[in-house]
Amino acid sequence: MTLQVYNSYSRQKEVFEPITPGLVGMYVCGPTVSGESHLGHARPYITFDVVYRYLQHLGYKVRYVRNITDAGHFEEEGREAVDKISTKAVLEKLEPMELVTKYTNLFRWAMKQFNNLEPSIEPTATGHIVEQIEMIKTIMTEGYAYEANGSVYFDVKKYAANYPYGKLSGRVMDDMLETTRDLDGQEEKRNKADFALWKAAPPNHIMRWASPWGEGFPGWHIECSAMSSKYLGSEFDIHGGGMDLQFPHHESEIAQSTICHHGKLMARYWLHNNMITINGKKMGKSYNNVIKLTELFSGNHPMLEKAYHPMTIRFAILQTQYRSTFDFSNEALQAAERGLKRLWEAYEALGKLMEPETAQPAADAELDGRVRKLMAEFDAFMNDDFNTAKVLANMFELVPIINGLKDKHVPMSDLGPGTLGLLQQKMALWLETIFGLKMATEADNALFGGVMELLIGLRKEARSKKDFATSDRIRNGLGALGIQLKDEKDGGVSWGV
RNA sequence: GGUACCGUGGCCGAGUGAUUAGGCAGAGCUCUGCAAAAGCUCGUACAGCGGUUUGAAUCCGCUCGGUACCUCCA
Repeated sequence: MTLQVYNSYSRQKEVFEPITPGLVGMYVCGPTVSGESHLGHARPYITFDVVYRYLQHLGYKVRYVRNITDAGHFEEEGREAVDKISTKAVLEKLEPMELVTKYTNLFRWAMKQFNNLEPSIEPTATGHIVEQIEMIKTIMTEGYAYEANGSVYFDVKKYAANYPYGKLSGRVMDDMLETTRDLDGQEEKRNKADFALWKAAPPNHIMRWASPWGEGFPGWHIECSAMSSKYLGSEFDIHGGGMDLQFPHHESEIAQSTICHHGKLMARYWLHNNMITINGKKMGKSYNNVIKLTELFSGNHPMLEKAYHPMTIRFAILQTQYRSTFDFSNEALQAAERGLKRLWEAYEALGKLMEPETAQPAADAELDGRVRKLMAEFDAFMNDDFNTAKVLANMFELVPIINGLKDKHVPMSDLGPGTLGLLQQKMALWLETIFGLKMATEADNALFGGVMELLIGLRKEARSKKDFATSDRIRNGLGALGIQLKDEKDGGVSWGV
């Protein structure tokens, strides 16, 4: 059973084989920190966090590089070249670096809320200007870039004559060149399809660095080529990012890196997550339909009926295969919230179950077999291009069995020796280690737990005296505080927030 | 306009030739002082029209509808 991934480059599922056995290099395009992260950003970083975790689970030593884009891009190519970050900085009267730091910190905070592991390296574009300039120089030396008025452009037409430009994004070069004719304001470029490697900075531009071509700033795509090869080598295993980055960003990265590394394809496997949509439309600044992560967590947005816990979002994203769109709605998130609660409560109950002392063959061999099969399929589903949705579906099939064991509808003896232990181990592994789900509970707090024990004891006493007025007062009072008491079948009481 | 992709029960979503996906919501029942939770049972869906096939949500064609990329974008 081997891992298969859908490679956007070949448009098919392929067996995953790292270039160096045992080691995996993975580069994922990070955020542009010129503004606050929104729900759309949650998808790639949760998706690739699970990929990262799963690869490690498979025993690979993974170097996970995710950049922070903190140097400006062009607002709208074809019009005036505007550095996105410097424009915003003027509006907010902030230093560019101050702005970038603010949003970088906010981004990292959000990643922590989602319980995403930190990447091995999180390089910034501004920290790698030297490497980018070096790379541009190499491309010029190789004859695939030209200078015009202090800017440097990549010669796409020349590149396309020798290499398959457009293969990743399924673009036909001739079509792209044809649109050249009726385009204006692009005098500097030889062809419309050319893209900037270096942009001369206009006088009022705040972010600027000295270069062989004068003061300016790097083009959008060069940072990822420079940083990925610096930390992962000229050929590495996985390159990930959102589907919207396929063109032009990833296509251009490939072109730059191919020239610098003499024809080597920079990454073997190109993984692209699909978009999060809202009312069927991609969430994005240009659509004016973004929900920022801070708004999502606080519920402070006209479109939101309530606040959503980061784990609810993580769970909802994992319930969808990463290559499908996920259509956001309050209903969808609330469904995820309840589903996660049920799953997690079963998981916690599972941890408290004990296997019988004496090992006996399964009294219900069919059930025992089903439990084992459902668990075994976790790996198979995940190996099929990270189908987290199917793994979760299987977990939900285990929930009634676990709850049955807890309530003693299902006698423990129905399961064969070792099955319960395996189930406990597998659920912990998958839910927490691989899927990265984590539920902070007040039960972890010893002091609070003690207080709860006391209240539950008092209520129990009242109930035994049929003093339901008091028992209901305790339960309702706690309920008003958001703590729910549940009377269990065996006379015990459980509670949750 | 070009290039891809998608259209699954009230909602979200798996699924690429024959299986009940799964979740949420809804209905009934059981347990229970009541409640909540839990358990059991219930929906036979796959845009439309043709075709291929013993058999199609799944393959092919057409129609309709939608989305994404072609410009910054996760």
